[in-house]
Amino acid sequence: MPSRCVSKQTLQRLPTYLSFLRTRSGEASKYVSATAIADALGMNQVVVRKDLASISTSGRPKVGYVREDLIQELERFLGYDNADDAILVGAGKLGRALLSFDGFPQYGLNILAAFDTDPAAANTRVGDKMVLPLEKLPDLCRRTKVRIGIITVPGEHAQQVCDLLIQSGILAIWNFANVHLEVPPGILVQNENMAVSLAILSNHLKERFSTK
Amino acid sequence: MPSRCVSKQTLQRLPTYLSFLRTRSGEASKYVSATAIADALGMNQVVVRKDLASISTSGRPKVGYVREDLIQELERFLGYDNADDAILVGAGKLGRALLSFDGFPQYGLNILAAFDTDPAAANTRVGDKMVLPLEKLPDLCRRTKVRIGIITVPGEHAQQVCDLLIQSGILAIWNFANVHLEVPPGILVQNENMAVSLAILSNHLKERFSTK
DNA sequence: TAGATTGTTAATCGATTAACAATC
DNA sequence: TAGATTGTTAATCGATTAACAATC
Repeated sequence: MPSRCVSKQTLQRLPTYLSFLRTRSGEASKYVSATAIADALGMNQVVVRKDLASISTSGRPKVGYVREDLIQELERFLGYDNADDAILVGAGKLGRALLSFDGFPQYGLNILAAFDTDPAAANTRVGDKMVLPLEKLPDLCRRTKVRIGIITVPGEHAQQVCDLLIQSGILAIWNFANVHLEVPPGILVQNENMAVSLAILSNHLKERFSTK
Repeated sequence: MPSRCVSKQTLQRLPTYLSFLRTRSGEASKYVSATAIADALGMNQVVVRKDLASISTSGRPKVGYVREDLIQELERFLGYDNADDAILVGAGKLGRALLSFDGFPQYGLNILAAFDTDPAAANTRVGDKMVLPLEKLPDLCRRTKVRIGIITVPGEHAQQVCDLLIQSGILAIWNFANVHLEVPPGILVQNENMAVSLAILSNHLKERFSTK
C-alpha cells in the first residue's frame, strides 16, 4: 500500500474527522457525507471534501461515504490499526502520567518501557510498564527496533537524551520538554508544547477584552 | 497597552523563541540577534525577524535585541507576566496530572480549583488544589470571574461540561477531551489533541519507510 | 429525470521567502 | 567609513475558497 502524501494541515484535521465519526457510530444511517461532517464541526465543506478525497476514493455522489468504511480508511491512514512501538525517557510526574494513560493503543502507540537515571525510579513499575535504568536503553532499542522515543525529562537533559535516542536508532521523537532539540536530517521531532496552547488561550482573552 | 495582532503561526512560534532565550540567560553577550535565534533553531531568518518585529520595537541595526528586554517583551505579550485564573473539570488521571504539574504559573496560568462529579473524588486535594463537587462550579466561577476552563472529563461528558462552563461565564476552554465542542461565537476552544501529534509521528515513519 | 453529493479546475487569500533600503 | 543587522517592499508559494462539471 503506497503512502499517500497529504499536507500537514490536512493531516492535523484527519483525527478530528475520525473522532467525530466514532461518536456517531450508533446512528441510523449507514452513510455520512462530507457536507454533514463539515456542518457538524463548523468547518468549510470543501476543506472536508478535499481532505477525505485525499485519503479515500469510496465517496459516491449523492450518497456520501459508508461511515464504517470511512472510519477504517482513516484509522488505516493514521496508522491506528497497526501500533508503533515507543519508549519513554523520564519517569517524573508527566512521564508517569503518560505511562499510566491507557488510551494510547487506541491511537496506535504502544509504550514498551520507560527509562530513568534516578536509581530510585529504576526497576519499578508504573501501571504495567517497567521503568529501567537509562544504561539499558541502547540495547533494548536495538533489540526491539523501536522507532519512536518520548522525552519527558527536564529541559536541561533533553538534548542529551535526544542524542542517545538517535544513536540507538530512534527515528521520531515526541518531545514534551520545552526546549528546541537539534537533530540530524531525517529525524522528526514533534513538540508537544503546552506553552503554545496557553499562549493562544491568553491571547484570545486579551484580544477579546481589548475589543469589548 | 493595546494588544497587537499577530498571525496564528507567529503566535505559535513566539513561545519557542522565549524558551530558547531563557536557556541562554547565562551567556556572555547582553545582545541577541534574530539571525542568531534563527540559526540556533534551524529557522528562516526573515521569519524570526518579522515575528520579533511584530511584538517589539527594541531591535537595533547592527546590535540586535537586548536579550533580557526581549524576554520581558515576549513574556508580557504572551501574558506570562500576569497570570490568568482557570478551573479544571474532571479529576481523573489526566486531570490529576495537570493539577499536580507545577509549571503552569511560569506560563501565566493559575488553577484555582478542580471539580468532579464523583463523590469519592470531591472534597479531596491534589497537591494544593481542592477538588470540589460539580454543583459548586457555577457559583465559584461567578464569584471569582474566572475566564479559563480546562476540560479533562471523558469525551461523552465533555459537551455537557462545556455548556455548564459557558453558562458560568467562562470565555476560553482548554479541551483535553478528544471530541469536538459546540460553542457560541466569541468563545475560544483550544483542543489539546495528542491524537494529532501521534498522527504526525506515525505519518513521518510511514513516509520515511516507504521512500527508503 | 431531478437533486444531492462528489471531485476538479480556477480564483483568492495569506504566509513565507527574497531582495533591498535604512540605520547604527 | 564599512559591515552587520533591522525592517520593509515585492515576489513566490501553498492553502483555502469559489465555481462548476461529473455522477449516481
